[in-house]
Amino acid sequence: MGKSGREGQAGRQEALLAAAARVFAERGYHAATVAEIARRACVATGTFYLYFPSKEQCFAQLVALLYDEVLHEVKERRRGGGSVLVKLDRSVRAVLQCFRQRRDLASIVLLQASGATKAVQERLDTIEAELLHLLATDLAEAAQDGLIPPGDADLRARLVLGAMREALVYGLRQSGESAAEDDEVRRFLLWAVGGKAAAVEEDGASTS
Amino acid sequence: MGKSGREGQAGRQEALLAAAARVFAERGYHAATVAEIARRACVATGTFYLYFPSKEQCFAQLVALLYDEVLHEVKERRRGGGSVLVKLDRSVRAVLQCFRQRRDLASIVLLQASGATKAVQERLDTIEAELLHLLATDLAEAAQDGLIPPGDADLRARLVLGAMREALVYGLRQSGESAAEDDEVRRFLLWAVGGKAAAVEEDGASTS
Amino acid sequence: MGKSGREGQAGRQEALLAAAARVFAERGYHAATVAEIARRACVATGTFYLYFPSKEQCFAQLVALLYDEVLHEVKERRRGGGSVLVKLDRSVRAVLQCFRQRRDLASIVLLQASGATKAVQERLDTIEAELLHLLATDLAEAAQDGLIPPGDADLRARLVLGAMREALVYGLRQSGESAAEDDEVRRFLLWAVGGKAAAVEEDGASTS
Amino acid sequence: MGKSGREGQAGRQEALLAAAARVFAERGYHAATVAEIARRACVATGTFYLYFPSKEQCFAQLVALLYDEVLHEVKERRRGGGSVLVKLDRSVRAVLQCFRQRRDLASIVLLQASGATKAVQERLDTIEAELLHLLATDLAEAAQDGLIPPGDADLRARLVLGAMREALVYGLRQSGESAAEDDEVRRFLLWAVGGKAAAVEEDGASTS
DNA sequence: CATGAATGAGCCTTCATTCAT
DNA sequence: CATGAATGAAGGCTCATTCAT
Repeated sequence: MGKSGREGQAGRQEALLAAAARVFAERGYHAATVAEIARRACVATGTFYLYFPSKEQCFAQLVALLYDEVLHEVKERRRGGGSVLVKLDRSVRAVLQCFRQRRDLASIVLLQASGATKAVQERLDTIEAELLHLLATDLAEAAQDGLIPPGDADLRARLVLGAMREALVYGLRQSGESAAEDDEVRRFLLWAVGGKAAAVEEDGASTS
Repeated sequence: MGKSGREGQAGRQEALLAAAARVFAERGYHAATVAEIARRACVATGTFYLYFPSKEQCFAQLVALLYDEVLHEVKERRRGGGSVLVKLDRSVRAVLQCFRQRRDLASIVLLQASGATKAVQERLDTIEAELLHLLATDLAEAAQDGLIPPGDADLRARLVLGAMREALVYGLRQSGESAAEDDEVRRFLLWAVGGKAAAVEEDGASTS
Repeated sequence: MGKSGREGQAGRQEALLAAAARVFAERGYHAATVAEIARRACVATGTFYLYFPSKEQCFAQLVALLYDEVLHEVKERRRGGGSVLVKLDRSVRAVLQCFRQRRDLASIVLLQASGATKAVQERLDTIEAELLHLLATDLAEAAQDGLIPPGDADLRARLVLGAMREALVYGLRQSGESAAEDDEVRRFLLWAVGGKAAAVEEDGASTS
Repeated sequence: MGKSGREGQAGRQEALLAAAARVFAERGYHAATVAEIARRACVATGTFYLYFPSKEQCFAQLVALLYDEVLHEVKERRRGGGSVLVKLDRSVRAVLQCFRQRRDLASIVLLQASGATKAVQERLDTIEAELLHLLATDLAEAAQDGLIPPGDADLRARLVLGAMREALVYGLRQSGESAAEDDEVRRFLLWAVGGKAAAVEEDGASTS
């Protein structure tokens, strides 16, 4: 009784996460109901609680999911050498691409998270701090190397993140292309921190 | 005949708005209860509904309150002549200052609004659009005048707004000084759009 | 301060009763609010309580008002001699006319009263009992005189009242003429109790 | 798998309807609370909303329940042939019997319905209209066949219904026998429309 | 007398969570 | 493991009534 055969455990979990992502994105954290998430995942309400301890934790998991992906991707892309500015640029591109590839999650993280619980917010802050740290470190190093003018690296990192967030929210609402947009965002951010355009031209336009 | 106990009408309204601002800021839109707002304003629950048709409308009013102030201030500061970039810079400073002067409202508008109702979100979007329009117009003109390189003015305006939002959120959490910070934000944004530092040096450092 | 000059006391009372009648008729007992009644009477909410101890008592007073009128009119018309059946017929006509002349009160008594409080219902019952007693007495006497077949006078009185009530409710909804209708109702009731048509033809058609 | 504790689904629904019927009858529509209905049905408040979308709909369902029964029974009894007057008489008996068999519902439909919401009232009107149509059609036919004098069939149908309603309300208050009473009501109505007593004697006294 | 702002008890309704099957 | 009916706490909102001015 039950289809425990294939995709028994992980399958259900993923189906629920996927359903949750859609419902949270459509309705917002509070308007989303566990009942609807379960219905979309084609399981009973109670089953939801077999995979998540609470609605809030499910949401938190969703938030973490995307940011983990983002962080992983960012770190991956920075592996290859290059000047600090290039690494910075690669970080930006990674973030933009990750979010754009998972629109549902993105809208949750960017738009709904602050409306949820304090616990979620704190968790989100922790993850964001890690990303900010990466950016700030690069900025500090670039300033020390004379690639960009000196300044408050932490603040600059936040401004970069804020601009990216807005660009993503903008893109989220009008489902258009994004590659050209991303280039403009990158140029904006490069200039913003004081870098010269030529410094990162190596990689050319983003190709997604 | 009216004026019960000095400041009868407007006083209560303001007291309630102030209480609401605090409660919304502390708890978030959904966790905030009308009962607590009333309690903080030292009135009965029903009294709340003498001044607002609903919890949602109270929140919306709060949101509008700050943005109206912001828009008014922005327009005011742009009155004086000056190059387009100077006007742009003044807009940025007006926004930053307005928000910093009303921390409670700011955290509501910047952090809680997206978690509230769709109706509030739409209202907020409308107001933001106006601010964006102002910024975009300046950016387009600056580009035409050759002050900054050409580019998508709308997107740039959004990026500017996003960076400002993040700077404000950052400042909101650690109640420190802000003048020096603002200068850094202004420089960041000026460079970001491609302006040369010298272009806006006339006004000197912000003095708030 | 105040217009205690002319129509100071009784005027207000009447204005409030008139306003109450309209509001109760339009909205029903529960949907009607004291605030609206006061507004229609152009007085403050508190003033209402200067003339009535409660919303319920105001309603009860309205109910009593119409029934007192009805009872008075019925008794008045029965003064003149005539056979018992004629008296009965006059009673019916008096009831029908009274209600038709005060549509607002009628709809309250006939449609809203049962939805109100128990207290009101009991008061209404008392008054109705008086009317029923009058009808039943006549019916019993008519039966004894051989004018109509014998039968349960109380039940018959109720049936007569019920038919009248329905006729009134019917008429209330479609504000048409009523004289012709009343004649049909009278004939219906006369036959119903077993009277011969010729017995009451003296008065001719009702003239309202 | 389902059927929790025997009579799982329909049982609860019925228990709630029964509890609702009692509470509405005792307290009236507005004074009745969902909490009390649930308590009487020995379920939690929320459970009520598993079976009814709202208090109002629950009430409406109750009203429809009785009238559907009445209409069904009336139509059923008219199946067998017989003169029009006999059919009419059967309709009357069916209505009286149906209501008497479900005292709780009867008091709701006859006494509380008009005090409830407009929506319920309209629904009730629709159902009553059907019953009235049946009666009016018979009356019109009877008049055409010369069985009763000509007259406004619609008005007569209403008067018949009104008298029946009153008889029922009367019976509702003093829980006595009803068979003998019903016979008197039938005679009253037969005469009322102008029929001759002998016309319907075939069926004899009602047997309930 | 009149006012009308203030009160606060009370009700309908929702929904995260549980648990017997 | 899965189910989904049941739970019951909690909150937004209304409105009859009061009372200080």
